[in-house]
Amino acid sequence: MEARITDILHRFELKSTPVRVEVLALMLRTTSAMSHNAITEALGPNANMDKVTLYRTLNVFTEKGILHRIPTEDRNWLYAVSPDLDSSTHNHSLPHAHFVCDECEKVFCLPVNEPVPVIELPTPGYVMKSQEIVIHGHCPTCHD
Amino acid sequence: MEARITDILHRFELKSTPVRVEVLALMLRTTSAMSHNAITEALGPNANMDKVTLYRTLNVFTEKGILHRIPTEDRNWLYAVSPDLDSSTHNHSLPHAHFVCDECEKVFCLPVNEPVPVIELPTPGYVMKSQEIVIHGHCPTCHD
DNA sequence: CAATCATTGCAACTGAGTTGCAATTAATAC
DNA sequence: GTATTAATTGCAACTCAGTTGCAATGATTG
Repeated sequence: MEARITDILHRFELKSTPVRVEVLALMLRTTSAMSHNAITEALGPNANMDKVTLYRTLNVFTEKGILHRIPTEDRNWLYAVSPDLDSSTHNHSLPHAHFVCDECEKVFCLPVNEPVPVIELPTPGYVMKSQEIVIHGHCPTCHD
Repeated sequence: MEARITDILHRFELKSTPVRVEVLALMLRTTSAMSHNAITEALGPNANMDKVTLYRTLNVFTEKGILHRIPTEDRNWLYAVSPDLDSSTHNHSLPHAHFVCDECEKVFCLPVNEPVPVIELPTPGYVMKSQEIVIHGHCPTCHD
């Protein structure tokens, strides 16, 4: 497990440090996307990690494609493990949808199995490169 | 024209003030979504509008449903006139897509004519309330 | 045109995220 | 193991979008 994490870090050409191992381990065992704040709390006070270090770690992970970043309504960023972390291709543009629970405000990444239907662009001249789907609703924990 | 704007403001139970008329007039004649900064520049220095007043105006417009707000990758907000402003229903949940030009970073609101195809949620217990589509690509001005 | 309540402007604040720099540490080479 | 070197970490100070408090101004109603 620990070995797997070191392995991932090296695969993305990152040095394995305690900070990175701890953050990545947390992200891998989490189901919903997390903010910088949520990650700090989840790590606990004994982690004693500098907030700048955490920001930089999250930035590096995002640049390398280990994590991806979701902007929220309230000007924060949420981080989640890229759905294709274990595929050998590291293809960061795999289509996936984001489910936002309007109750607890958690964000879940959903794999999109069927091909996303193509939206027709009204004016000619628009060229589509990628497409993302955001779904709002309630998660299983927050029933209606 | 000026009359139409006052009319809209009153329809949404807002007093008609020079600030609001000016901002709404600008938003109505703009095609792409604009940031607070872009709006300030578009208004010009002679508008001499306090930045807080503009923020508050945009907030009120957003709460009332005259505008809607789009969070961007770089932690800003973009504002655009709601696509259903002139419909009598003021139905704010009309489905529409956002087209983000990766070149000039402008955001355009696209009406979605065909019903948005339903994504199947993998785990039972997820309840979908609404769905938004974000398309990345190039706008007509920024060809490839 | 007087009263009233919302709107405006200013200054100071908040909070997420960044930058610069010195101290530390992981990987590599010996 | 130990030395080397470049990357990582921690701290303090900063940036920048957006907010809050409060006094002054202004739009509507009678």
